[in-house]
Amino acid sequence: MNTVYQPKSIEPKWQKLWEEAHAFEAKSDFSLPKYYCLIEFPYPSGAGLHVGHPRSNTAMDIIARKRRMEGYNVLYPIGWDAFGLPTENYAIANHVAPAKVTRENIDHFRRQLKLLGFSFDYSREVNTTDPNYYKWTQWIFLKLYENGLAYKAEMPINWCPSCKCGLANEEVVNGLCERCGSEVIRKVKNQWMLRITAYAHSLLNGLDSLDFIERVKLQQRNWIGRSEGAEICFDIASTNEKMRVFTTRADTLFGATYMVVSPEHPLIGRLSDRIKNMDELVAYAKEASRKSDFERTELTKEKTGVEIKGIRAINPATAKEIPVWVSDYVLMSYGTGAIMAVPAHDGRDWEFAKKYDLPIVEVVAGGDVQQEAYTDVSTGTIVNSGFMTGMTVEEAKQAMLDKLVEKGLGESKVNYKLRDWVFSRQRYWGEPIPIIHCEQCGPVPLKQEDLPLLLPSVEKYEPTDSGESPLAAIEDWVNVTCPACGGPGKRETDTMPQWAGSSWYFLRYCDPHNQEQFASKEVLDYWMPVDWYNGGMEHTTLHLLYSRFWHLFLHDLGYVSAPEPYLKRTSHGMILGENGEKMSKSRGNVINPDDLVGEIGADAFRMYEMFMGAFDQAIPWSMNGARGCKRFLDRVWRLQGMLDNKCPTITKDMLHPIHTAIKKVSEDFESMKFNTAIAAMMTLVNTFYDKGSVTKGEMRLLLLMLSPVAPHMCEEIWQIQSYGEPIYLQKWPKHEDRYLVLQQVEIAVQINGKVRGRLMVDSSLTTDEANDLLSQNETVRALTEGKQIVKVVFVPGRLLNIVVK
RNA sequence: GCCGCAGUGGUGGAAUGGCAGACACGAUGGACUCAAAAUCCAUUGCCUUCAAAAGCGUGCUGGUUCAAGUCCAGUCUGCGGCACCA
Repeated sequence: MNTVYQPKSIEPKWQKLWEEAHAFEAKSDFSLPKYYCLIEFPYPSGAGLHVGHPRSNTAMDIIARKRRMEGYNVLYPIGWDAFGLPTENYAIANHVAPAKVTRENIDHFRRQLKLLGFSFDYSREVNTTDPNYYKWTQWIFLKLYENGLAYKAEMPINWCPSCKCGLANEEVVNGLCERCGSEVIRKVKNQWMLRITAYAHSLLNGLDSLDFIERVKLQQRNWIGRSEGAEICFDIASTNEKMRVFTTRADTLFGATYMVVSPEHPLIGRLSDRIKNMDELVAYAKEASRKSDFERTELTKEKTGVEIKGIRAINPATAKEIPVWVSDYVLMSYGTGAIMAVPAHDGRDWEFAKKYDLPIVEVVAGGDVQQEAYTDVSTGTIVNSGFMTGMTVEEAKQAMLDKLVEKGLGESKVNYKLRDWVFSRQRYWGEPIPIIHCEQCGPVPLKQEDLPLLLPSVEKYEPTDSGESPLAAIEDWVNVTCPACGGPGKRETDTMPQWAGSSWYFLRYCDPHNQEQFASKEVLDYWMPVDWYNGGMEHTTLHLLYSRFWHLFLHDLGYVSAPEPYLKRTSHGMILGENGEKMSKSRGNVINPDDLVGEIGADAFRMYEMFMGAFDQAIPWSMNGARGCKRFLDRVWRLQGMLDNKCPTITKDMLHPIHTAIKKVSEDFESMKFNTAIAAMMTLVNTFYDKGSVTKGEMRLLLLMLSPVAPHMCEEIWQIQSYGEPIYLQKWPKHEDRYLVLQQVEIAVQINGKVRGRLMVDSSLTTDEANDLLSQNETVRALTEGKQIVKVVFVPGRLLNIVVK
């Protein structure tokens, strides 16, 4: 008889047995009910597994293991998001091939994950850097291209001078490069773009029907930034030119006392003959374009601008001529690149008008517009506005819009903040973009049979100062014949961003070895959509949004049946160091998973990660807390010493504690309240210890409940005590309602809401019977002695509150 | 500036409007031991008190209610997201 719990020998044993039995491989029997659990596939960095990875992995492992026990055919896959800059930078620094580094890192990661006993289906591993995989990433890109959703454009992009690489908007954090922290500058480059804006509407509306945690929905909604308003046409006086503006406040049109256009606005060029201060405007535009986004945001306090001399616009409501200004606070990339300025009711316009002494005309009463802009839309009344005077803001918005439509001067309009996705990277370690540039034909896509376009081996991976990818230096790779006309062509040398491979990996898991298609429709129809996806909040406006976009697109082409890829999305909190700071090598507060498995074992490690606190919150690590979980598993193990191995039933007085625990654990696992689920099991074990014995039937239920959290130890005890077939083949226990209610319960007796006594009563006690206690029960009578009873409140099973004077 | 989330013991955290502090960590005392580790038992929100018993207590100020950590109004602090988006 094993008297000491030894995870070191138990854990490898079961990991081997599970692997040999193919225990966790998803079955290809499509008649079974399916469940698809997904975690974000890791980036196999050289640093190895972080304690943050197991948080998400264990949570979904618990769900996956529970689902299997509930009879589902479960897909819980794993793979490697292996393209990316850190690997490339490591390769450059150490003069090794990125492919080799990647291979080693993956092997290291896989070994570390296997130590933790996750029930991944390793037979379906995908690797984004495998040509058999990125062939299909390139194929999807070509589909986007064929459908006009991938295009090349000359435009200012976010450029990281340190990474020597363009970045997507989503990769710029506070004006700094998300990867290296360098200040991002604006650089005009010819870039591949994906038209994600074409899906702004679907990406927004799709959210409504999805079971995503609210903060994910909210963050995506804010990022997409839908805004409803009107586009209004202003005439330019004494010309045939018109200028359109977008506004959400059509009700304030009478108060528009000037206009502002962005420095890049095309009107300036078109009217250059009439403009008297062209030199000044050109100089201003040049200055503005030099500013990085960081500088532009830093300078928010003080607005700058130049009046366009020689042209005036006409306010369509007042028919008055108003000046037109240029300022870089108006962005060319949003709306029409021009605004009507209503200084009385917009903070920015107000600030600008004060600085340049422009007229401020109040059109919504309620504030003092000489002191500050009055922007409240809920209480003000329209004034100084002709036919709209006296209306509320909402009424006036509609009235003005109707008037504009009638006169052909405007229309209702929806704008989104979402921008198209910069898809080019001037780096080596990414998927080559399968396009050939031909002087005759322009960009020509590769034919499907020519995919994958392999990433060639190069001598040097260093990015170039010219802003071209290292691929540009390989002449015999770059110079090819045009597939369309046979003339000379050059390959595209930019590569795709890391987000490309991760935008569809969950589809490949369904059919990972398919050589003919990215995945067959039949298989996709069975497995998709993903039933439950857990991942980090940091991906909300990156991977999560991008992959929804690709999936919506593939749905439109008919390759996948459902529009949305993920039915449910949850998110885990970060694990911080013991000092409450973010874990990092430089802070010296990193916990190494391998060391931890060596000290307390994988089961205790898994359990602690689930027990340490609320799953969705950031929590500091506590080594003592982790040891506490090991101590609990020791206690469970030692229950074998008091086990009545002959008794298959449950002792009468244990029915209530056990069924309560089953209910609590089952429900809490589903709502990811793992900490309270584990607490319930600890309470149950404490009850066994208090009683001094446990029957085989009682132990059986405990092991079944605990097995998703601590699978190795539970399987071991299960085997030692001869329960039969392994736990992973067993059924998940169900509670029975009739055991949840106790015969007798202790209730609190309150006087004016303060607890003054306790009483054991029948749990079926009615309100009438409770009222009888007032005269019949000694305790209650003593408490109310000499007092006038005003009111009695009885809450069954809880308390009796007597209100007295 | 706007949007969201969170403030509960020494610590991590529990509490369908119904006995605040479950469960764990840590601490203190004790048992076992030559000793230590492990284990077991007891105590552990604050305060007054020999004790019995009472009072106070979920960031702060009010309100609703028989009853508020929970609901409402205001306010402070911390965290996260967005940010010249018209």
